[in-house]
Amino acid sequence: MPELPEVEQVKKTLAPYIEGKIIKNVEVRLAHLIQYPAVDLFVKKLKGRMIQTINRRGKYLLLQLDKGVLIVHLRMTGALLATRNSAEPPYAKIKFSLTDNIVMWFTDIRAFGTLYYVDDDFVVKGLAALGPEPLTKGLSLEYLFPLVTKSKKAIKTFILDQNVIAGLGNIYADEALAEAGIAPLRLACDVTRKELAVLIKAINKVIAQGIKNHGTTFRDYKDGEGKKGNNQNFLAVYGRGGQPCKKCGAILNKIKVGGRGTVYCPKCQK
DNA sequence: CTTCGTTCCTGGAAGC
DNA sequence: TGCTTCCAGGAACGAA
Repeated sequence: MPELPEVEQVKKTLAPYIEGKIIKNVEVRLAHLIQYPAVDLFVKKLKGRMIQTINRRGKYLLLQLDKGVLIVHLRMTGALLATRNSAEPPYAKIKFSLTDNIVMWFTDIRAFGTLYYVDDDFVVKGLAALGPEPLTKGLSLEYLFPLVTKSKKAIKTFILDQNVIAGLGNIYADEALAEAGIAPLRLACDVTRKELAVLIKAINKVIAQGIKNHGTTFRDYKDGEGKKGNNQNFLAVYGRGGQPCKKCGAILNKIKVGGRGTVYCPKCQK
């Protein structure tokens, strides 16, 4: 599942293929992926636009055009990749034909992905409401502690809220809590200021490591060139339920938190 | 207001 | 072996 580090890697790998290119044609094969505007307008308005830059905010990809912006969310199994030949990748749902014989494909197995083209006052609510990014000054103890004290959610559910912190998903949330030694079911309001400081450091650490390792390919994630990440080889808890903790050897527990599969060490995480 | 459950979707694994 | 059921989960949405 693409989270912040995966989307960042897509951005980096895609940029050299698409920046400066003009969108010659758009072929939408699954209409419901297009959230705004109507599909025919989406296609019509994108034709002839130049892609100036590609950026990331939370888990959103923002392709800044000479007019308007193409916004892409990969959700669970979406991928945006560029090819120089005509070979079509599996599960291709949208084909963007660019100048210089570049094709940018949006592929998606489960078709949860969402795309928008905005050149007016339309607001993508999820994007507009995003909290601060990990690895920035915005994610500070001064910002987060007042929110934590007011929340009765499980701490894991709390840090998964994109309005609180942008970019964490199920993998990095579990990894951050393991790194911080905090049990996922602890209520957010019961986390002390000192523990929260440790958690913020842990979030920054696991996100930075994910970026360094080009993302986590646990199942379907691939970058802008169709390549897998390496971070799955460095995970402490995610996907390791029933296996021994790498720190203490205790068997890692697997539970559900807010409907999400959650793995933690019952000994290291309190 | 907050929090929780449901929904969307497909492929692979697990279960009988 | 072969069929059925379950599970993976980001985020919008409606209900409590």
